[in-house]
Amino acid sequence: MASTEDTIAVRISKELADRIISGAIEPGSRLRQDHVAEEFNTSHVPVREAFRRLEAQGLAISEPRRGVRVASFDLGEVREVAEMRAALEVLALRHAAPHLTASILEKAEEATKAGDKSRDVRSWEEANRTFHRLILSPCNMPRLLSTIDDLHAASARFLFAAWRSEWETRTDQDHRAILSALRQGNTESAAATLGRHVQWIGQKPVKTASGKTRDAFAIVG
Amino acid sequence: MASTEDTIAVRISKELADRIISGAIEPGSRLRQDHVAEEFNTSHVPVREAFRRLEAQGLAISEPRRGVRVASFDLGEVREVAEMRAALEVLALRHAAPHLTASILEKAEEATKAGDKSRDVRSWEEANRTFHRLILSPCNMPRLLSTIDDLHAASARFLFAAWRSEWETRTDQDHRAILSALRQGNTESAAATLGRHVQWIGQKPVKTASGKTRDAFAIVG
DNA sequence: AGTTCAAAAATTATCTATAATTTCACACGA
DNA sequence: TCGTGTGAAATTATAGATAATTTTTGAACT
Repeated sequence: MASTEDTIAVRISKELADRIISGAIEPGSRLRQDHVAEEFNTSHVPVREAFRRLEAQGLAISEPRRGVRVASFDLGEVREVAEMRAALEVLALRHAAPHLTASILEKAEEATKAGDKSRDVRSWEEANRTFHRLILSPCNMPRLLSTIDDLHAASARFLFAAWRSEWETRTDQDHRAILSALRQGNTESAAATLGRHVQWIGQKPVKTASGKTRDAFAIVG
Repeated sequence: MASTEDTIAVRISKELADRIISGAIEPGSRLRQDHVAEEFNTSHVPVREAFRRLEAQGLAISEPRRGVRVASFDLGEVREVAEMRAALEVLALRHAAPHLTASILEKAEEATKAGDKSRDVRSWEEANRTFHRLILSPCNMPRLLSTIDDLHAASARFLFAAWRSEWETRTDQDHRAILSALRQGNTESAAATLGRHVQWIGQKPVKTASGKTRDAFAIVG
């Protein structure tokens, strides 16, 4: 693991990001710098820097003098992230397509299979993210890719909030259609499918803290 | 000015961002925390937080233990930003269009006129940014808008690097075409024009530090 | 019971000090 | 001349201490 090379602030921000995404920390809850510092056995200076990174990723909200809290989200933000992903992933795919090799498409197919076999959301999400990253990375546009990464983090958060425990296996036809179009060199068809794919918003009833049930929404692609 | 309400870190990051964008600090040059701290009469703790913000905006690059330097850029990044802006501004405009009022379009027209009258790049850039912000803000998608803001900052930087001094007045036909389409309720036509508009990359010979001339590129829209 | 206010506690933001690492200059040897 | 190593200086990263602000608590009052 490369975390030894990272600065403490980076290590903390990664760990906190993971907890926020997985839902281990509730949306809206406060992040107290001294508590975090104590947990990680550091002073609060690197903790504050970690907070700034989380803020930039949209995972936390900071108000001056009033601390940092985990960002909360609603259906509107799910839609927003879905549309941004559609726009940017389509752009990335158009640029990546000319550089895609048979070997990359092979790995992407394996990722799809791994997703189909996943018994829990977490491993499904990982396989899904791998698929998207594989076919988009060759675009060689670092700023675009890092923006997409942040959007994937947000997506994962929505997903885990809705499908924390129950998860039923389903085969991803979209991924297969995208791969097939790419193999045939039909970039536009692949891009169109991808654009639709990441805008598909799933819906699921979940129990709230107060015991009632409401609908949760998430991007399932 | 609301800067009194901001935290020191925010004040510093805004000021440094301004200098980086305007070209007052050279791309690639180091930002030394103690020097900045001394200049702003603070300790380096808020300075480090400011650095994290600049990093997130893509204006600075930080390497662990090796400090922070102003991000450098090349034609590839100009193109990347232009394409991202095209994708995201078109998305924003589609959502904003239904909420645009005659009053907003009127202000946007004034901004266009102000741009046409500008004698220097800086005021042209400000007018241009105002135009884009006016017609996009009503989309009510905060994450999207803040990503677009960061891209505009990058665009401005490219622009100032190329047109630092000489700037010739030119009337912006694209802006007028966009406004006219919006007034007629023809959102798709407006979006298409906007998408082309922000991808128009201008070219200009500039003198390098070594006295030679090379071509500089920038987004002019 | 509900409000209001003030003091106490907790928390954020910043400063000063220290440890760890990197950069730089300069000498030395191939 | 060029590379290479070594020590000093500069710089980054973190810790510990302090000031300023916000939140909480609880008592007095309506």
